[in-house]
Amino acid sequence: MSLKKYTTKDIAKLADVSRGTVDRVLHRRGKVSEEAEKKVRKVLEEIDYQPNVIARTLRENKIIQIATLLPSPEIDSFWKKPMIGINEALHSYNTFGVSITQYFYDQNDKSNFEEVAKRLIDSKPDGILTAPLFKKEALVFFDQCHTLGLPYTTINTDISESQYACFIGQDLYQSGRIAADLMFKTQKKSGKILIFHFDEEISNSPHMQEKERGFKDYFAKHDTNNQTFETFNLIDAIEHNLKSILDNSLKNENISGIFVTTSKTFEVAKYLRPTLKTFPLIGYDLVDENIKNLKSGKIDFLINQNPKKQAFQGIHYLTELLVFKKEIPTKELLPIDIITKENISTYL
Amino acid sequence: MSLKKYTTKDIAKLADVSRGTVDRVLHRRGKVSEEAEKKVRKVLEEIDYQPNVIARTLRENKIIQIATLLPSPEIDSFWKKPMIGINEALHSYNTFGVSITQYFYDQNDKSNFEEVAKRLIDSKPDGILTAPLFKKEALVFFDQCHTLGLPYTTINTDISESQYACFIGQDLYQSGRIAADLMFKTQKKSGKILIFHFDEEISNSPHMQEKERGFKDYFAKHDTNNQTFETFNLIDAIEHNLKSILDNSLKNENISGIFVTTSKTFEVAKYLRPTLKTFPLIGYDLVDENIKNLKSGKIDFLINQNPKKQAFQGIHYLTELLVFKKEIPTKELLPIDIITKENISTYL
DNA sequence: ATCAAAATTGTTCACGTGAACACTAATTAC
DNA sequence: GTAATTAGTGTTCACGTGAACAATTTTGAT
Repeated sequence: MSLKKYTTKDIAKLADVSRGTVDRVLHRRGKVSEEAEKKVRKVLEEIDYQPNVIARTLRENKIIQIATLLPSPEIDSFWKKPMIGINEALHSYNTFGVSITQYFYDQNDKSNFEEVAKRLIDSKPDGILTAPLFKKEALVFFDQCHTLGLPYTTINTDISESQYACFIGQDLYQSGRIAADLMFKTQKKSGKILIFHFDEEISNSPHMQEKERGFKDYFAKHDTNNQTFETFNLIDAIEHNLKSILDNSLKNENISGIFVTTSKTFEVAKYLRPTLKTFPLIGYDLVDENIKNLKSGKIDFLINQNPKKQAFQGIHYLTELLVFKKEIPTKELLPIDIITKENISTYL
Repeated sequence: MSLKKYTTKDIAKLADVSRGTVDRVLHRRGKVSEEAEKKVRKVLEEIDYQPNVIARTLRENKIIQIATLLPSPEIDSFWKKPMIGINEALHSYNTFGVSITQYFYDQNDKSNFEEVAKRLIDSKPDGILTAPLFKKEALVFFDQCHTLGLPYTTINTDISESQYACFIGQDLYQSGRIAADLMFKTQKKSGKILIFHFDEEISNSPHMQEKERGFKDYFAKHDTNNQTFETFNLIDAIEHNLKSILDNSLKNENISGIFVTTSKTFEVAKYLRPTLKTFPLIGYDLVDENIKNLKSGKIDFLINQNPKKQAFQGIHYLTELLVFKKEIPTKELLPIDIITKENISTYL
């Protein structure tokens, strides 16, 4: 299967020089005569030299410091999941000298992000994993990283203007389409569909709008105008607004489905009685309260953004880059999982 | 985050013995006085010694031969997917000296399995990954492995009587329930549900019966006897049998859904016109022909057995065991993915 | 008590890499 | 012509492990 593994010693013998010279050529450390360089390069062209990562790692024998910068899970429990992925990755890679320090910021406080980001930079890590919810502030942060030559991978939020080493996330537009597909397949075919955005910060908007766009595009193609849509942006005072909106809609309108674009789906579920439910409720993310409502039947489908795997992959690729000096993709879109009360157990 | 990494040298110093003695204790190579052993063990209890895998791998510097034994993808294209997973795993682990040789057997020919298994054993691999479709023959094979001290991981088919190092697969009963849940949510609520088993070999039966059991159990709980079931076992002469069964059922009965327990779902789809379809068709596996029918709308849901990941994990665990000398679980059940025409693209 | 055998312990090498260091030959300065 | 500099080359060490090998101590036999 795999060919003979060449070592620098082999190359040295083939090129009739010393191992030192081979090494100088490989790492462009200069102090090599034109003639010797030519001989070595010739050999390198003929064989496919792959440096032995194991030996290199042993030789370097240093601890790679990775820092993570994510929203605090105490404010939004969605962010517990990435932590699990990070810990799994740590478990896999600490034998290769990877160490991880986690930093958290308040997702409702831009200045807190800046502050924590500064502390992170000051700790001089070798690589960074972050979920950059605040675009403007993140770009400043990324600029600093770039200046320092610090590689960073991002998850959850794609800030495509930045020069990240790799973004790991999902196609939000497509996830909206998936929600629509599920709703279309399970609903009665006329009535009004309610779409809820929950957001403490406007910075998330592009996210949710992409989902809504996918959702509506699907219906535009499949549904011949039997249904109408109404969108609600709930920024604050969730309790009060939501209750009155739902009370009103359920009483006066023929609701054929509800789509929530965030992990706050359970907030809507609160006000629904499963026995009276005649329309599907579809939302996002496997947070505890959503899972509870999924199992009880108030929520029909959840779309899994796979935050655990996103974080794992983010650390994975940083390791590939920093420890194994491998190339990594600049973008990886993860599968979009459909979760029901029957398959949820296999995802936990 | 991670504590100081102790080396055998550190232990030697702490226990006031030489590295050689420490090594003899660690590997139980004997020739150590009671007193010295006690000193070393004491230190080992106090610190958490984790041998440096990198150094060990470099030192051992040998190539681990893994052999895989799967049904030929030329006979059933389902088996293409595991090959992809195997190749991905090879790509990940060949830097650690893992090499893989793939063997294939004819899934309709037990004696061919025995023959190929013999060739595999003769090649003297260090570990084996297999999907053991034939129970009796597999048990003989596994016995040989056990005698030779050869670790093997199994995927797809759980032969729980065997002493595999690890089985990677899915909960078949639960996957049947998932299919039922999807059908229940999308169908009209009365009529007859057709269940199809496709199988060239009876050996697969337990598989399919588990799925059927999960499927029916779900309906027993959720459906108040509005629906009836009819099960078909199609062994041979698929073309002819199937067409007449479907023609007959569609003409004379009120069909409310079709559930196919194997990757041969597309065979049923062949005879359905999407425009006339008033009931859901649900089946298994992302083989090309199923994907085509999913996209065209003839198939509504596919359940993904994740053969690619199964194989990847199988190799992964063999590597953990053979290269990194880690402990591995004896069983891992993978998530059961629900696939529709809208999320299929994210899984390919 | 003396020597041989056995038991125990300590030292060294190899794995492949990367870089410091040591060495040789050629060039420059005076 | 000789010393000092520099360019180019080769050698050696460290990383941590595992095992062979060498050295030392203990035990047993006479």
